Amino acid sequence: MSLKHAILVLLEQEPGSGYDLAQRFNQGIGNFWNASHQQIYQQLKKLTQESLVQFELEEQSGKPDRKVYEITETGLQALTEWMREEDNPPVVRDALLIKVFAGHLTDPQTLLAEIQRHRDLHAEKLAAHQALEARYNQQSKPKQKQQLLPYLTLRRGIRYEREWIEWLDEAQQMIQQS
Amino acid sequence: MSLKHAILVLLEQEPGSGYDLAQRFNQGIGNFWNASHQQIYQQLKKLTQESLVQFELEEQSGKPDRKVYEITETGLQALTEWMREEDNPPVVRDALLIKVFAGHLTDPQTLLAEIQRHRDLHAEKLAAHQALEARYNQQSKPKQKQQLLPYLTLRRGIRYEREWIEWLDEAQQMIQQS
DNA sequence: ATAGCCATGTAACCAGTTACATGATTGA
DNA sequence: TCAATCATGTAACTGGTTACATGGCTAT
Repeated sequence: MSLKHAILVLLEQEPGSGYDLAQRFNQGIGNFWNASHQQIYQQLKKLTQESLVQFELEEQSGKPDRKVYEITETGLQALTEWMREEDNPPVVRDALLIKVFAGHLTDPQTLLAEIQRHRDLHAEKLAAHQALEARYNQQSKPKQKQQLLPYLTLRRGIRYEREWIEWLDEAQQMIQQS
Repeated sequence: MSLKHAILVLLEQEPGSGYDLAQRFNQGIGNFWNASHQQIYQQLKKLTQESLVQFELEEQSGKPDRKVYEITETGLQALTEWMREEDNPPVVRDALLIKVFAGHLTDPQTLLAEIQRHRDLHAEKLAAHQALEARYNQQSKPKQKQQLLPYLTLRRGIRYEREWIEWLDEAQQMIQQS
């Protein structure tokens, strides 16, 4: 139920088209929420019907026209109400861990290769996050109020990826020794 | 697509009824995969049609009869093939982080309360994992081959919960100071 | 009495993925 | 010429959740 609210949050921050939102989900925000453009367009349609957002057509020559969405009063209200609701941590469903758990069904090399592959992926994300973090740090030495909260979500992303890498290294070592 | 394989792995380990599987998903395995009983029963039906599992009726008096499932030869083959496939890390979708990101839309107490609530939930899970870990450690001082892989998934669960708690504490502190 | 465990399922719904579709502009 | 970027969407499908249904046994 939260893609809806993720979109409202993004639009509250700054109006934009479906295309723009898709971009933003692929940057810093992708760290805690993700959505494909198909899903975004459908959701924007629904949100418009519910009057939680509205758009203005921005005509362009050559390219298709942009629909620039913004959050409405009603939308903002719905969003602040949602902020008071409780949400439980998402349940984990991770195929890699099934494979590790049942690793006796394959040879160690196959398992180790998949572990290495995941390590690379996590290292890549970590690097991207750290690049963003560097930008935060040079912008404002004493952390400003305004930026604190987004910064915290970035910190979470960094910790998350770092933790994965540490565990993957641990797992790799122990499997090799066995 | 992996609930299927999670179930096959569990049945490869030890045959059992849908009810049994639901239990197991709520214990150690719940750490990396989850499924409700409704989903399990449906999936078992499908797996039976595909001949990846088979069951024997175990009649009981008073209680409904148990269908005790086991993995078939075909099922085992499908499973070992799946072990060689690549799976990317799951995408993250976490409502709490949306709320932190957009925390300016509510008062700090509300945000801090939700953070504390999550901290409690994670601490609870961590304690459960650590209890399991203690059992591993007393069973076998020098880690046995057979148990290594399941143990690694448990380690992952412990690290994951611990990491969450650390971040939640960091977030709490920084929000209070601001 | 009441709650919780044992044991099975169906049906409706919602969220997310994959496949398909269009088409101009810009840079290598 | 080929790939990428800009910009929009529809349709079919799959995976997961919520609601509903049944019913005896056991322990407090």
